[in-house]
Amino acid sequence: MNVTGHTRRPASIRDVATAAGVSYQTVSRVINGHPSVRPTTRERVLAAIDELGFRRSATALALASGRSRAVTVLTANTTHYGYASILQGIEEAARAESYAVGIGVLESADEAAVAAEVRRAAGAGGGLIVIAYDPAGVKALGAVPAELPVVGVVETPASTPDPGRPWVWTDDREAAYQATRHLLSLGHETVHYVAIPSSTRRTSARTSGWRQALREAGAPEPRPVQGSWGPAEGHAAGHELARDPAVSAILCGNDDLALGVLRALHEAGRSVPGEVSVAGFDDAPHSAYLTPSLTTVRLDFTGLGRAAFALLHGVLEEAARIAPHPVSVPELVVRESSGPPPATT
Amino acid sequence: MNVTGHTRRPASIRDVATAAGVSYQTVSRVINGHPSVRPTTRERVLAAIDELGFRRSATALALASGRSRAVTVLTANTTHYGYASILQGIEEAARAESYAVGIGVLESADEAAVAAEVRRAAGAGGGLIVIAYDPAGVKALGAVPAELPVVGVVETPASTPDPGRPWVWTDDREAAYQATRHLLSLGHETVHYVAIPSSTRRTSARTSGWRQALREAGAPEPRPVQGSWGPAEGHAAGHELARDPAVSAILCGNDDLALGVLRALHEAGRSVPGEVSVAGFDDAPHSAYLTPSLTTVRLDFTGLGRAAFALLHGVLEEAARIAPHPVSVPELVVRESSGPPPATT
DNA sequence: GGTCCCCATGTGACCGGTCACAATCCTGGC
DNA sequence: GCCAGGATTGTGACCGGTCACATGGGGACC
Repeated sequence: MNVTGHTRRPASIRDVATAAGVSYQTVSRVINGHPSVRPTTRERVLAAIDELGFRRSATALALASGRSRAVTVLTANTTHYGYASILQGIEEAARAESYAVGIGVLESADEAAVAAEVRRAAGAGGGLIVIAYDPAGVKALGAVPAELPVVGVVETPASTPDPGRPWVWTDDREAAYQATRHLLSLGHETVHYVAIPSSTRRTSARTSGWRQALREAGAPEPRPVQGSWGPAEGHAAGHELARDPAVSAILCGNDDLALGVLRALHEAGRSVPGEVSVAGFDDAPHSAYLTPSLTTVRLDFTGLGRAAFALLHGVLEEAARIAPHPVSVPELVVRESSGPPPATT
Repeated sequence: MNVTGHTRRPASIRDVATAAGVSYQTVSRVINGHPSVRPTTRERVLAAIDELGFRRSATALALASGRSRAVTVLTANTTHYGYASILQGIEEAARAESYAVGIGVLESADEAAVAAEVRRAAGAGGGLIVIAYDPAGVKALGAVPAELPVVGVVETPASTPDPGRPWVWTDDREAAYQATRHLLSLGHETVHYVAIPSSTRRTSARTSGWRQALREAGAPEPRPVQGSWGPAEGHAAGHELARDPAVSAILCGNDDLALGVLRALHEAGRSVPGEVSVAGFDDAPHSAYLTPSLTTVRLDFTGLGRAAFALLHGVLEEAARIAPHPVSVPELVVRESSGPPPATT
């Protein structure tokens, strides 16, 4: 058949129509599964579609119908475990509904840069999902024009949830609370905390869960050490904490920080969990294989991504509207890095 | 000013035209920076654009002009470090050229599922980048219709490179060669290898680089242990190797496998690097903080992603055409996990 | 046999841009 | 004062679909 070398224009519904001897509208009906098309006609059209290798242009569809069946995910990072997993969850859910998924990386938290990126994403049409775990993400979420359908993946829900722009989140407070109680229950006098940066000026959910557990137990409240996201910062924080012989339990804002802390303790010659217990957050894939393996709190990021998409889907299509949102339940995973404090002589 | 509650249709160039008292074509000229527009006119149009909050619809642009300025990345995974970094590199380069980036995950390597995913991606318009490090990716690359612009990120270039569908790759053979030579130079009799799955039936580049180094050194060639991608498989492979007292050096197909191997050796009571040396591949962010920190070969995945985009850009726009492709140079990073073999008594 | 309706199909306009070409304006040269 | 010709601007068609409505062809029913 058509094996001309040069790239030819892909077949349109009018080409198919001509080939099948019907009008373009009939072809449109066939692709959309409209009931009132005579079976013989449908057959002919399908044959023509097959022969010409016709594929409906998503672009034209979006333009003509308004519904674009696309989501753009705005995120500051694609390589960190948590972010990547959320993205994976979104993609999974989107694919099931045959939505296209776009990504935009917020490389800087600079006001203008963020605004530009939001504009780009908005131009793509369709809905938006903003991962607002960090300053760049939070700014982006704030910069989304009011008329755009958007769902935020946030650290903590603000006091006033807007029905038109829903949010999803995990119960970080509860997670930190559980982890801290676990460490306290092992007999530690108190638990130190290496924090991830808070996305907002307010105290992060993780910090407040940690603090609540300490208060309930009447334990002293040491000042949280401000970390960042990666192992390097955890390493620095760990060195600082290793100098204080009173420190016997450390909770870290994520598993990467915990990794750095473990390394620093090792370098300082303090054994884990013999002298110091360490717990992380997220249950990244490698955490189970560290030596010592890491006690951590597992969060369902993939599920979070799926939920975010489901909500957005509800905003975009009335029919798919769902309840404001199910919070996933964090799960404490106890491994080797936590144990009773050293016996005081 | 328009603060009517209901979502109103975004402004089109004709709305802007009316507001500015010019024709829609003039507006089009202004957005595209066409030279022959009188400054005063341009001014008026720009004012109208600003006032109406006009944003040019990417959809309409793509439909009317044919050029879609979009890339879709097909990949089997978004969470693994290598994949995620490539994606990040692609996004970075694409953003610089103001291209939109879409992703499609190949969840199964099943022929039909892969074909469906390719079709979806093709429907999005624009170019394709396929990460073909695994069976699903390889199948996807093969399933891309001939008329679609596509760039493959592959493990090893095949014998016959097609000028119309370029590839990028890292020099995995060289990387494995370097790592193996490093271990041999420390005095190990030979080096065992825990392999990542090969994307094709042929021997992988990493395997052949490893083998070449052994041959050149006249070292015995043990059978590679077939691993997979994650730490769990590395763990299993590590247990197996730990049973053989002759094993004193292990090269792993990636850092995740190496992590599992380290853990298995620890469990078996064999010290690293005292009794056994271990080296990985990729230099994942956590590898430097493991205990012992991991000797590995750093590969520039982000750069690979950028190169992939650059090539695709060249295919899509004549003007941006570039040379077939620069291979990034792998870099050996020696850390604690490798050292001389134990002294034989 | 005529009317009413539903089924199957076709026609024209439109979505928001671009492209090719026509029309108008302005300026310089003679 | 008139005409050529570049600078500006406008008009109509088109990209590949959808939507709203019009049209023709059978039964079913009276």
